[in-house]
Amino acid sequence: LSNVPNTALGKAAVSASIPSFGVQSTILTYERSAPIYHDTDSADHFYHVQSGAARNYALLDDGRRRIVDFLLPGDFFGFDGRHHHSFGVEAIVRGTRVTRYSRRALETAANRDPHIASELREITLDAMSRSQARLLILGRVTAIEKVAAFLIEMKERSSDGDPQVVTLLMSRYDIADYLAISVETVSRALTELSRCGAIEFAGKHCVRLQHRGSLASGLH
Amino acid sequence: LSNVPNTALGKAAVSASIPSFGVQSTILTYERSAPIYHDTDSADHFYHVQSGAARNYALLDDGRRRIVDFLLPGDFFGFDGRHHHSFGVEAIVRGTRVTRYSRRALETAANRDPHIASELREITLDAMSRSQARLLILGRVTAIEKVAAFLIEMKERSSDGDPQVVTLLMSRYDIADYLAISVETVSRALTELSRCGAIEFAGKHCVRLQHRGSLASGLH
DNA sequence: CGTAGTCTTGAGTATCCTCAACGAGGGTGG
DNA sequence: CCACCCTCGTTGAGGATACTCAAGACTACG
Repeated sequence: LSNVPNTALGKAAVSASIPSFGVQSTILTYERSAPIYHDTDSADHFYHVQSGAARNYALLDDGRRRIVDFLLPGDFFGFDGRHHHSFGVEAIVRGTRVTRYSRRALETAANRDPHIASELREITLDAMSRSQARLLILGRVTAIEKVAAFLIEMKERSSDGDPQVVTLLMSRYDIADYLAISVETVSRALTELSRCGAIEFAGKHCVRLQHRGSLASGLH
Repeated sequence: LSNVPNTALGKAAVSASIPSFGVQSTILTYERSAPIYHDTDSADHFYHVQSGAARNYALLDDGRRRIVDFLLPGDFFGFDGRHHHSFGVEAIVRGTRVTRYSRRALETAANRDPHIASELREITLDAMSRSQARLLILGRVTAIEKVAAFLIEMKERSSDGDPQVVTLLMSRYDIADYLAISVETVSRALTELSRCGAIEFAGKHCVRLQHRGSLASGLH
C-alpha cells in the first residue's frame, strides 16, 4: 500500500552526559531506518540532530505515509503538538547521531533559567519556520515546481560547502511522501529539470543547482 | 491572476488596557478584509483573536496567494518565523476583534515569570499543531478528501454549540487558496459531498456534517 | 435597483496517478 | 567470488482528476 520500504534494524546506543542546557543528555546512534521515537513515547523526550538525517512521518488512516519533516544536523524535534494521527521519527542514514534530553528536566531548567526558556522559544520558532516553508512548497501547483522548491529548501538547510551542490540523503520515495506526489512523478520531474538544464546530476543523490532563478520561478 | 477579491477597508481602532500576561495590551477592531499586519511590522507585536476570524496569507513570487492559516477566536498569531515570502494577516469578517501585545514587553515578562514563559511555549505548540494538521490536509490526494478534511478541521476548531454544524466564515476563494486547489474544484467538491449525503447545506456558509466517518475516510 | 463580488456548472485540456516493466546498485549467502 | 534477492530508480502507456476558460445565477451592499 504505502511507500515504506524498510530494512528496519535496531539502534546502537552509546550513552554520554553532556552539559548543554545544563541538563542531562544522552547521545544515541541509529542504523538506517531505525526508529528514534514513536507516538507512544513522544511526550517524554526532546531531541537534537548531531549528524546524519531523519524523517518525521505520519501514517494516514488509509495506510499511506506522509513525511512531515526532514530533520538535518542542528535541527531540534520532539514537540509535535497534539495530533490524531500515528507518527514517528526514523533515521535516514546509517550512523545518524542524536542528542536526547528529558523533556521534564528541560522544562524545569527553563523555569529556573530565563535564558534557556528564551532559547527554547527560539528553537520552537525554527520548527515553525520549517513547517511554514513546507506549507508553501506543498501549496505549489505542478510537480516540477514542488520538486524545484524542495531542492532549494534542502540546499538552504544544508551546511554543505559548495553553494550550488546539494546532497539528497533521502530516497525518492521519501521525497514523494514529503511532497505528496508519486515516486514516478518525482523521478520524472528530476529528469525533466536535468534535461532542460536547471540542475545537473553528479550521482543519483548529488545535484548541482544551475539556474537558481529559473528553479525558483518554476521554469514557466 | 490571483484569488484576491477584496473590498479592502481601513480598521476601526478602539484602545483599551487589559491585564493579561501582566502586559499592556490593546484591543483592535477590523473591517472585512482589513489588514491586521504585514510583513513590514511583523516583528513588533503578538496577537490574540477575541472574536470574528482572520486569514494568514503569503504572496508567492508569481502573484498567487496561499492562505497559510485561518485564525479563529482563541488563536494566537504573530510568531511566523523568518520566511522569504511576503505575507500578512487580514480580517475575514466585519468587526473582528483582536488583542495586541508588545512582543518586547511579552519577552521581558516571560523572562521575569516562568509561568508566562511556559504559557508562551504552550501557545507556540498550538500554532505548531495547527501547522502540522494543515500539512496533513494538504498531503491528501483528491480534492474531495481535502475539502472533507477541511470541514472537519474547521468544526473541531470552532466552538459552536451543535457538534455537527459548522459555519464557514471564509469565502470559497479563501478555502481554495488554503487547500491549494481552484475555486471551481472547491465548489464541485462541496456539491458532490452534498449530493452523496455526507454534508447538508443550511445556507452557503453553514454546513451540517452528516457522516463524520465517511467524511474522514474520504468517502472511497 | 444596479453593480461588484461570489458561487456554481459546463466543456476541453493538461497534469498526475496507477499499473507495469526493466535496469542498477548493495548486501547476503552459497 | 559470483549469484541471488531486494530495494531503489527510471521510463512508458492509459486512465482519472483537477485546472483553465467561459458563462450564468445568486447575494450583499450602497
